[in-house]
Amino acid sequence: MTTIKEIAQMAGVSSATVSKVLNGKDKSISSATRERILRIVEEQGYIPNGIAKSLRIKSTKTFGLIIPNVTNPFFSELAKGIEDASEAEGYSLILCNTYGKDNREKQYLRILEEKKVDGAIIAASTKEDIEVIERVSFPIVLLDRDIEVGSNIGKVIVDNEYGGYVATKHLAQIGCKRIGHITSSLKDNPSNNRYKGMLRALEELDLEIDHNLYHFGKFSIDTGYEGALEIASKQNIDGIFCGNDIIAIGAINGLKEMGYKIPNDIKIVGYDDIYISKYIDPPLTTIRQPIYSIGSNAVDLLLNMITKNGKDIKRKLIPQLVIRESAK
Amino acid sequence: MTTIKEIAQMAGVSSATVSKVLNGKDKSISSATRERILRIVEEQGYIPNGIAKSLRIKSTKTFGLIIPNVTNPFFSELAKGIEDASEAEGYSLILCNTYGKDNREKQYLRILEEKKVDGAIIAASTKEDIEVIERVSFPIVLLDRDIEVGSNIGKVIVDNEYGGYVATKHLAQIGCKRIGHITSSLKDNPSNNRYKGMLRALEELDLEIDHNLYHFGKFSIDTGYEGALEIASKQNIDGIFCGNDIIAIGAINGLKEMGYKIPNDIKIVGYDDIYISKYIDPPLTTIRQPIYSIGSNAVDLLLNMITKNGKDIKRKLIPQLVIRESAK
DNA sequence: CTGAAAGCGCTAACAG
DNA sequence: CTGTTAGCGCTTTCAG
Repeated sequence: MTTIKEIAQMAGVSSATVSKVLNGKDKSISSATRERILRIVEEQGYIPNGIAKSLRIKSTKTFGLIIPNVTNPFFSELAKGIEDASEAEGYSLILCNTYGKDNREKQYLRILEEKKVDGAIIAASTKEDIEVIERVSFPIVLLDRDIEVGSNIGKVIVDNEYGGYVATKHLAQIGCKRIGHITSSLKDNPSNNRYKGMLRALEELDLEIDHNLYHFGKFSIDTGYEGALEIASKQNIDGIFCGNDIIAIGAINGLKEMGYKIPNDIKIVGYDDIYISKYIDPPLTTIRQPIYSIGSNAVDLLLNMITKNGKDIKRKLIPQLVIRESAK
Repeated sequence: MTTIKEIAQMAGVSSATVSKVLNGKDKSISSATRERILRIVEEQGYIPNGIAKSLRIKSTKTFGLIIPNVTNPFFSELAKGIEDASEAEGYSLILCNTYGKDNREKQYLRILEEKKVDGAIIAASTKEDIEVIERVSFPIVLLDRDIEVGSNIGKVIVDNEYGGYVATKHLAQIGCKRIGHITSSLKDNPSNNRYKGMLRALEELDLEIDHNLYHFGKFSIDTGYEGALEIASKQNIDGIFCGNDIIAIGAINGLKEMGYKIPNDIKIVGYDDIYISKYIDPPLTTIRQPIYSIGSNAVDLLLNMITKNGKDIKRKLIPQLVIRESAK
């Protein structure tokens, strides 16, 4: 492996000089030597050892990304947004899938500490492992987790309460009277807030709040399917607000199997506006999360926290109703 | 930041001793000192600096994963499989999205060299940038790219020719006479082989090969949609073999819009068997790729190449027909 | 304009 | 059973 020392020898200079040239700190290097060095670097195909550099400068130009599961379209789109934004700033991304298991989150945090990442972005864990997160030695940005935490932790949140409110109000406006709800556990922060938003809308509109119309499971197709069967078989409903699009897809499947027509018999609103939602049958009315923007805001906050040690530590984004066939 | 030296001081030993204990090379350390060290490590919440360690041992316990786009369900499932397998072996994963741009692949390779990853897994780029790949200093496993390369490059391939053959034969067996095909560019290795498999089946069955029935674009929903419109509007077809499930979803959308009934009028076979394929309407008949197995095989090969310097450098997997409503 | 020297935090002989 | 020493490849004063 070629080292900076070898390059220096070939150029007849010291490694300090090569280092300066390579890092653009070469205001005081004669252009003759600069050119000579650059030529040799080129010829030799020299690639600096980033590990040695990191050890010295105490920065790895790497972030960690902790999410439940890349396989979930919402998180894969998020990962993409974050990777893009990071890459644009010269940072790489270490991918960590927790599958919602608390101890995996802890393990990954430990690994990221050893790897000396410059920061991490964490999206969702059911359990509030805040003590662990607060002890970590690098800046962290939390996604969609609107809770009180130490001041060294950034937050990007999308107004889930508002999203739930808008979704429900839309269903009511197009004529629904008995609105069901299928979502993940209420221990899950985003679910909880969307649920609250729904309740607020219901109260405001003077619609009945019937807990038999609500089904709680996971953010999965299966939960959507099972929830739909359960609610629709026992109750008389004309609309369902689903906690995310994946659940909505499962619910639509279940309802179709039972012979219901969407949207004629039952109208469906999802949440997230993932990529496929406009391609399913019928195209899904949903609450669009500004996924890409969540990602870039998260990276931006992280950068702020790293460099400027800023106290601009929280961003709030607004979701948006997208009306398609499933509820119009 | 606590260092190994500080821990050593507190324990009244040398850092060498602490290092041995921490790395399980402590056969010759008295259990008294071992315990004392471990206790102090615990008390101090000491976390070793992995960068310093990596510099010394010349291994980062990190792999790179280069894919076109995590947002594509096939790749997100692949990423998950690879992350799982890597994590199980104590390796982290750096995620790299190329969006199919050749220069991004090159850039990422460069970054991974600087970051001194222990290996990388590369899934697909249209252009064969093999020269670049062959110059890289760490072991690489190529996915789904059955081309001749240097002996320091591993390969995991799924028999795409066979997959295309099986898909086409199935369509013929259930009565299709005029079979269309929508896929990405034939410069794309997997597409090309699936296409060849289709042609082989067609010849074998003595079915007409009409190039007006074939549409080439990208592995995207839009290509599926446009391809379906184009082929079905001008030609009389009764079946379409789609290069992947995403394309199939787009095609089904287009065909429905044109008033065709699936599978009654036109039968559809996809490729990949991504997560949602069984939930779309109608559920998709497709060629299932052993995605998870691709991931674990890739990691396994990489490990082989790293440790055993083995010449077991190629794995071939077989895809499998999954019959659902869209073509049965 | 350039170089010598120190040191980032760790591990691996080797010596005792 | 434990410590000394050297050094991984780089950057950064500081001196010249």
